[in-house]
Amino acid sequence: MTTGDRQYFELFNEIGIIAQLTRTIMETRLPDGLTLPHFSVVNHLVRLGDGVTPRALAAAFQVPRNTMTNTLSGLEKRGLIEIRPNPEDGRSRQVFLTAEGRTFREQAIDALAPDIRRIATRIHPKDIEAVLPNLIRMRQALDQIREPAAPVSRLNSEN
Amino acid sequence: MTTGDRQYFELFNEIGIIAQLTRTIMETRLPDGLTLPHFSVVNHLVRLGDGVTPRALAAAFQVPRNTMTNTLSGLEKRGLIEIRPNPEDGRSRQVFLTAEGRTFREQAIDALAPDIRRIATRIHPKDIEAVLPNLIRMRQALDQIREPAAPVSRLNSEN
DNA sequence: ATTATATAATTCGATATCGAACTAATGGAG
DNA sequence: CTCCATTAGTTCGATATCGAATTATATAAT
Repeated sequence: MTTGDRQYFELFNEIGIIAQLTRTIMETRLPDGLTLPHFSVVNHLVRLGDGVTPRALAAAFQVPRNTMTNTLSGLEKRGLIEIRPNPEDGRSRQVFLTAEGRTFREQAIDALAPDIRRIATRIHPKDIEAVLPNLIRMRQALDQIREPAAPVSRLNSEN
Repeated sequence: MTTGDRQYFELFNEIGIIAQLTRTIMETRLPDGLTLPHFSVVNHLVRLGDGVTPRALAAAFQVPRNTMTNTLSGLEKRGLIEIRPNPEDGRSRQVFLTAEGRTFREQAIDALAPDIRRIATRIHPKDIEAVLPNLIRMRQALDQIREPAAPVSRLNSEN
């Protein structure tokens, strides 16, 4: 391993730990059996619009399709989304938010507000501005590098 | 949600996706049943020294102790580490690398080198320098924020 | 029209992860 | 010394995740 390579390992190591820490923080605030992927999907649907296919969601979050199947069935079982057949493609389906799904998102965000405020005392918005554009470019670069060549994921996080 | 809060969600969202992408990339290069946590633990032991307790490893990687128990037993079953009783504390144990564990790390790093090189064509080292110190500070801040007050984790990533 | 290939989603089996409860050992208070 | 709270580690049950195979539909080739 060259010294240059080492920096990449360190970067991904830090990012992995931050991801894990924030995941844990968020999941302690979510109701009972709901996980971060559950919230993330609902949040995505609110922000970017519903009616999308499970395939598109799986691509947006970079998970296998069967993983998204599982996440969606959890949301459906709790009445936070509805899944209907896609009138334009018999193989496909469309995911829609329910009213309960929207209020779930509101309440989850409210429940997280104190954590965000606590984090904000230590991580200032200008620090975020300093790294966010760079991270977005990194995410896009990693996305394009994936071997199977399925560059669909820019749907996520509004870019 | 205020506009300020929104930035935090976006930051953690990007970080989560990058973590997932890099995890997937790395796991496709690792042998059979070995995962990123397996590699990370071995890498940690090589870089910072072995003989540490499972507790310290769990703290370093921010996972529950039983998760680390599981990761370590996977490594032990494959002969990459040895776990011996701690002579200084009858409750505790010590984790040591085997020769196989060290060569496993070497080979894994070699197997990842082409990916790193491919990533390096799109993410330049100076981009990493631009974000890494900030990310380290964020990780430390999030670490200190955790409610149960167990500030043990600076063991990881050499700080 | 028929066949072949590709795509969307799901099912299945194996492993990872986590919270909670449990066991064993430590160390301090009296 | 005895008790009791604390700590290290594990076990257990439930859920998440993933790769591989499967089903159903769509699209292309002839």
